[in-house]
Amino acid sequence: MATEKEGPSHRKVTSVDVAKLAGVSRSAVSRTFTADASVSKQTREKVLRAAQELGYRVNKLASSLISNRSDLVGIIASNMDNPFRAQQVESLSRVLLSRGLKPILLLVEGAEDPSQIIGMLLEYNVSGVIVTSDTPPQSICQECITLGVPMVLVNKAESATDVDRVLLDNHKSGVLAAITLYESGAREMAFVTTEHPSYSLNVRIASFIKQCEKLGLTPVTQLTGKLQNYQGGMSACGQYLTKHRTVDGVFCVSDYMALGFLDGLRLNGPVEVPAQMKVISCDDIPQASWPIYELTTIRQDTHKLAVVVVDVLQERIKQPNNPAAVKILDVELVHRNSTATV
Amino acid sequence: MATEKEGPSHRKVTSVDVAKLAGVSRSAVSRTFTADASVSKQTREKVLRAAQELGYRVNKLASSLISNRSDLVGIIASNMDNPFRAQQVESLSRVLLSRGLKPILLLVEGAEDPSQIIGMLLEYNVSGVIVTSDTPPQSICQECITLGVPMVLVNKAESATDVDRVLLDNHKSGVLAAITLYESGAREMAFVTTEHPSYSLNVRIASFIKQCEKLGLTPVTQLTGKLQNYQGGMSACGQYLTKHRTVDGVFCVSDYMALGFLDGLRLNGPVEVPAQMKVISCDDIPQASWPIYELTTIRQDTHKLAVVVVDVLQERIKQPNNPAAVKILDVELVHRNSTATV
DNA sequence: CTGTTAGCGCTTTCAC
DNA sequence: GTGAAAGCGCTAACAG
Repeated sequence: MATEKEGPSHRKVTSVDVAKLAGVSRSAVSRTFTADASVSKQTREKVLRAAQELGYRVNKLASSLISNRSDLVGIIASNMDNPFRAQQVESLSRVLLSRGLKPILLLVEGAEDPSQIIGMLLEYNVSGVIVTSDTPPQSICQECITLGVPMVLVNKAESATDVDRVLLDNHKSGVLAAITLYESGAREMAFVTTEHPSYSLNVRIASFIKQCEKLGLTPVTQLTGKLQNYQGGMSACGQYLTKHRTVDGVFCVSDYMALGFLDGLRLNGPVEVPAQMKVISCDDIPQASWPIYELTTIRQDTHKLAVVVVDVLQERIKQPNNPAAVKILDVELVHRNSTATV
Repeated sequence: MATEKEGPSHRKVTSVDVAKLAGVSRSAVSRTFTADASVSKQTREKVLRAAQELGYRVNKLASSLISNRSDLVGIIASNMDNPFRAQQVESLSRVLLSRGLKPILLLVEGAEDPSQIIGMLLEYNVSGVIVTSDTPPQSICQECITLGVPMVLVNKAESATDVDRVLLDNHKSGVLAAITLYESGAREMAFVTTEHPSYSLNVRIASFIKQCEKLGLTPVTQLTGKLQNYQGGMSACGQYLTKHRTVDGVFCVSDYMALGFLDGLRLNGPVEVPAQMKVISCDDIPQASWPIYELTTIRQDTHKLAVVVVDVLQERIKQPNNPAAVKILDVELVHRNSTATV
């Protein structure tokens, strides 16, 4: 029922309709809408005109059935409350769309059942998967790899199997943080991290500590928040206030934590920044530049990151059997008031 | 090339393979994986076992080709820097996934070319579209409607054509804001909005003003930021500080703006909150509860919202010809320090 | 309840 | 460069 006179404008204009109107074959229509076609300009124009008139659109579902290219890309993400994460998802979505790929957004939380996620990806024959989640169920990655689904890990450790990865220069971040704090006058260092830090956070910290040692600034105090968020930063600040008041330079693994740390200083101290305490962190989320924070940070440009991630993914799609690529993106120090010399 | 011995585990297990192994027909396999099937328990088990063994998964692309149900849902969003927006997208994504629908995330910015977006939605035969963007290109909505694509607008004005909408109780928000400010002792009212407010923001303000009039609190001062964000709130604060110092109660159309307003008071005043000034706004983003802000706000629960939105969408998918539904969701006052009586 | 028979709309050899 | 034919993997009628 309801095929003849249901809606104002009929759906379901097929390539046959266009072919008929244009006076060509379905193949010609198909070719017109295929990137690397081989159609005469004449036919192409006839087809386009007819398509326009009928409001024809290629049915990607049907085409991907045979071409095996769905152009759907799964984004596996989590913790969108962290502005950096939200920005990252936004950037990825934009870049994918600009390349003709369509992002399917899959939010996963730690303990969630990953088999559902995998199922979905496979059912839709996704062209690729991008994993930005801190704690991506290993099983997802593993299965994607064994099934030959192109995948890119963002800022994650290498896994058992070789797989494409794009990393921010976490090592440089740690080094830069130590140097910047030192140059701003801090001499007793601490860092703020979480109980279950991800790979990238650990690298930042290891490099930070090592650089502190090189600078002769030991020991380096560890302040730990439960989660990698505002509350975590604030509770780490509590540890500083109660047990480590001699510290005068702090490296937070992320801006999100740093905001909590700074507010802890302000509310529970007050400890003046940068007069009594220098603070630096990583990401450069919008809040870092807010005048209330003026947080010195090591920028990780989410747009640039997204561009590289999608580049790598598309390369992998084109060349499924190439060896795994690892790209390291540069980061950039953004000087603000929290490490100003007074 | 590369079909025989390419990967470790072969892809492309089809229903035929499963049928063969299970000793049944392809239809039996299909029925086993269809929700409202009609299969004997025996066959079902045989099929499931065979499927398990082969690692079979339904190819949704193929199935949607004939069933016309892709289970893909477009989310049209923007301004993910606003934490409320990010949270909204996250909630929608989660709820969709929990119902077996897959969110395609489409970020659009005001002036972007909408025809591309429409094209995408149509090419993938999306089961529905959810529009949360403040400024959704009208053309997208219009075309979806004429093409009969189920669509739900979130917190948007009614358009020319009838279409499902889910609204937060913006009227109540405005009224509640006025009353709360009044009860906290404020007597000279202002509101903070943007140069191009969306429909929902306008309703909030209209109701706020009307309620202020009822309370005998006129005139009501308008403070305007350029954009609906932190910076906008802060620049609105500038107007208060320079031209309207007698105001003692402010209603911000969103928490995001309120944060900027509060920081403006703190940095450029300082004006004490709540002693000299009461502030209230809408959303209840995580930041509102941060101890540095303690912002009284009118909560709009994004999860509840998402549930209702998806309910409406699924109902529309089931009953395409029902009259358009309009649901209004309740909002809830969250009292915090910014309207405390001193 | 089950199998058989037709396609869904498209791309892609393959001759011409 | 173009058309005819052959499916991609699946579901939905239809008999049995």
